[in-house]
Amino acid sequence: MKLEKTYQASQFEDLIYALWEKKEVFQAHPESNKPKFSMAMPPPNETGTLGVHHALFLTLQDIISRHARLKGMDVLWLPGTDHAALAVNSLIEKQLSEQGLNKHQIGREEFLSRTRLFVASSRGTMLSQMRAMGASADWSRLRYTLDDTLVRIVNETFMAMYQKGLIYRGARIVNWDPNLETTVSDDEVEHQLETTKLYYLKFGPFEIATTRPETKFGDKYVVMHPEDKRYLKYKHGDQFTAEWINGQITATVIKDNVIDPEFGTGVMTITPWHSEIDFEIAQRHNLDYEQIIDFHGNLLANCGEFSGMNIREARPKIIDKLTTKNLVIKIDENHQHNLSINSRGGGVIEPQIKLQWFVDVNKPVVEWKGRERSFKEILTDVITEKDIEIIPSRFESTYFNWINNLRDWCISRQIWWGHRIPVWYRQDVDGREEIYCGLTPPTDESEGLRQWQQDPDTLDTWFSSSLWTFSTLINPEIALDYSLSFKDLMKESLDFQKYHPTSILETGWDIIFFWVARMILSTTFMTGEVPFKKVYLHGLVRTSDGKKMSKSRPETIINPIDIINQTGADSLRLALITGVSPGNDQIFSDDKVKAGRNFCNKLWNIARFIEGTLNGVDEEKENVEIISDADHYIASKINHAQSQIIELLDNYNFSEAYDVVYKLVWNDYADWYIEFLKQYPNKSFMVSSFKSILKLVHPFAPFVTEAIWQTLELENDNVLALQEYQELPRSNQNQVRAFEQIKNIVIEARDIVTKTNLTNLTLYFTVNESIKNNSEIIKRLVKLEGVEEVTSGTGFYLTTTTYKAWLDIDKSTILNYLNKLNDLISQSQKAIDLLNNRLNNQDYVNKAPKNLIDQTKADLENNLKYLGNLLEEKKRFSD
RNA sequence: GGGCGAUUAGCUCAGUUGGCUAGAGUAUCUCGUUUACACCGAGGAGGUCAAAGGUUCGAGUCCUUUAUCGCCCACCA
Repeated sequence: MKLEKTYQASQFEDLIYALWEKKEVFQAHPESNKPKFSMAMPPPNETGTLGVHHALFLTLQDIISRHARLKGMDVLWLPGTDHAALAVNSLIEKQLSEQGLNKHQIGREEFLSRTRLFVASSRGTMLSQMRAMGASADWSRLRYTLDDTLVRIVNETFMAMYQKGLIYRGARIVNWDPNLETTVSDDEVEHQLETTKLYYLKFGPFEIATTRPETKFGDKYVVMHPEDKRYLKYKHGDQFTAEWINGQITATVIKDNVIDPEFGTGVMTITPWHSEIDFEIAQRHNLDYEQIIDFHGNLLANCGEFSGMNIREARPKIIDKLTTKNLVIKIDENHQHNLSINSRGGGVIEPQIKLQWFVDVNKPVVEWKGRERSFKEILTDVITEKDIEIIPSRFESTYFNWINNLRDWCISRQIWWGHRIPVWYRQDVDGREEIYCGLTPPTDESEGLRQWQQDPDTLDTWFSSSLWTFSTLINPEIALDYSLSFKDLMKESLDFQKYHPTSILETGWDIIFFWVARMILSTTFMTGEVPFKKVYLHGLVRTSDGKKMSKSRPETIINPIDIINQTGADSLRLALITGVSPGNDQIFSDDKVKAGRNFCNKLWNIARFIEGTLNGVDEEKENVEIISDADHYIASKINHAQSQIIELLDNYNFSEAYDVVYKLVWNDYADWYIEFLKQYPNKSFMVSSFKSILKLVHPFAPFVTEAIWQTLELENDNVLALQEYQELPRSNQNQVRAFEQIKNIVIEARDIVTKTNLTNLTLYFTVNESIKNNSEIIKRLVKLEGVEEVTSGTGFYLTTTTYKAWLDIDKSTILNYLNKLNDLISQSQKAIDLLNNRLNNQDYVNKAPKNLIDQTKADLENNLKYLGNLLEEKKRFSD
């Protein structure tokens, strides 16, 4: 097939991807004896479509995977999607409310079936988008967090932790989202700075400051610092009466160290049911708790005339009443305050005391490397003992800081979408609660009316995600056989045996706590292994003016599919890895996409040239013959670049690796080797060197490279995606150096031609095989009249080559060039001075490494020789 | 309050154990329609590497301090 003048990505990408799938090139082969490489794809939320940040991680992981395949490894990149309990649940609730409905009206079953319908269609879209980006994942192993197998593993994990006492049920203060009517974990709470009013109120003999007067109904304690001099006359436990919102109350004085005497009046009242800090104070002093606000955000009956009112409308009315009772002292209108909100599309958090399920992070009962440890200890130890490496390493301190502040993980949610908690309750004959925790519902129903009822709650999404690396490797064929224990399942699953622990986890730093840490927690507990040996963290993708992309501001959202449709997936991928570095945010711009597209087109046109030169001669493709100086030169460049690229990619330096690829293709291959081939084609080496080039570019731009590979039929039936890196034949260093001399001659001669505006020049050289062999290419590249061998030359003596060559420029014109010559001389003189100073410095000679000194000497020698040439020229033309 | 990051050419960024006469892409300027490519080719200009001090034969790179911007964690009622 004839290649068109410019590369049209849209004509090829779908076909190429279909070809890869047909040839099953992405499939892992656990039975193979190649070295293994495994990686789990972070499962995207099934909330609709993919964005640029998905494109980024798909690109990075795809490069990692394709690179590993090119190295001859058996690669498993396991894809999947996440049911995203909270995110999807809130989306569906929003849809319902737009139809004037709510979940209670349609009931649990109907709600779940609507949700299933929605996620199924999301999944379809998302999977096709992943393919469009070129993701070389093993689709035959696609997993979903609500698959039967994964549900079983979730239950296995819950049960095992429950039996060890690591999961417990307790009434604790939790983050309650009154909009979604569920608890959320500490990590899901975001703080937003807002300006609010700070009310100073009279409370008995005290003055207190509060931002939330609506919680103050139940306040019957005042707390102050034990050493606050202003209040020394009040003793801990003293009681007093005060006129308050709904009449007179009796209150008690409490002294506690957490109070900051500097803030407000140094006195506060507490509401233990609705504040984390207050709850802790109440626990310390064994105080009473009273609920003021219900789970919808309305005031309860104990608020008298305000009961039933929403807290937002109640606040000003309460202040009005306090004002008329003369209890408001002053109001600070500009108080800076942190508002807690649910980051997963919910409302303002209202702390509540609630009976919930928790994972205990401090109980030292988890067996790890032969010692019983707590989850907190294991989380720390796997990093300090180097079982897991975090890239970049600076995130280790962020991670440790999080562990230090870690509290028990609340895992129960009051939403419907998700993994149901595998716990059943019933009343025993004495009316006490019996609890059953198991993989399947209890079968013992003999007690008549006392039926088992399953816990209505579901689990935090991250509980199931935390099992992702190993739950996805359990063989689904045997997973529902309950005669097998979980240990049996691990043993009988070939994939688990071969691919776990996974080689690396590539993900964003923003989910290091949600996901990375919790994977370590669950996986070490269930399998006795770490989930992965390395973690590579990427940053956020920002808009060209540095803004965060967010769904609430649609103008900041870039749809990767638009870019793919316009310029192709390869250009998108190249744009995303330009300037990417671990842990740092990056800016995405059209310019980068354009640069990527141009690169693809450059490669495409190299292919067109090769196609034209081959002219359908097939037998030329097979023999690798390395002949000319240029062949040796490019072979040495390619081999060198290849070893650099392998090393850079092994260390996840994507941007730098691409930089090496870019220069190799554009500067070495296209600018020099192709130009040379126009004059002296060596079809066999042209093809084999180009094949090497395509392999090196393939991980970055898989579509265009495969499209070229296929259309040129470079390996008949084999796809590029299944090739392996290969060294080209070793090049002869003398020939490499000879070509470099030719390059120098061309570069210098071009420069002179440009500067002097002369045409039709001739290059003279004294007897020299290399120049003779390459005379046509020199003539062509410099656009000379001729290249002639002479016994002694005249004109301008070229200074950058060790060969003897002259350009036939007459004296009067060369004077125009003299300024340039002077520049070169002073530049060269500077370099020589610098090198000389270095070598004259005894400390340098004594302390610097030997090879560096040798290098310096060699540089000096070259510079001196070069300067000599320059000076000789100058002298000749100045006479 | 605790911690982390950034600061290098107009813009976007590389620069991994100190060896740099500091590099790319893009933008800009000059020249060029050479049968792969104008999504191109050749050439040029553009930087006291945020500031100050220190360590060293040698600092963009290591240490200290400061400034500006950004982020994370904790949190004051």
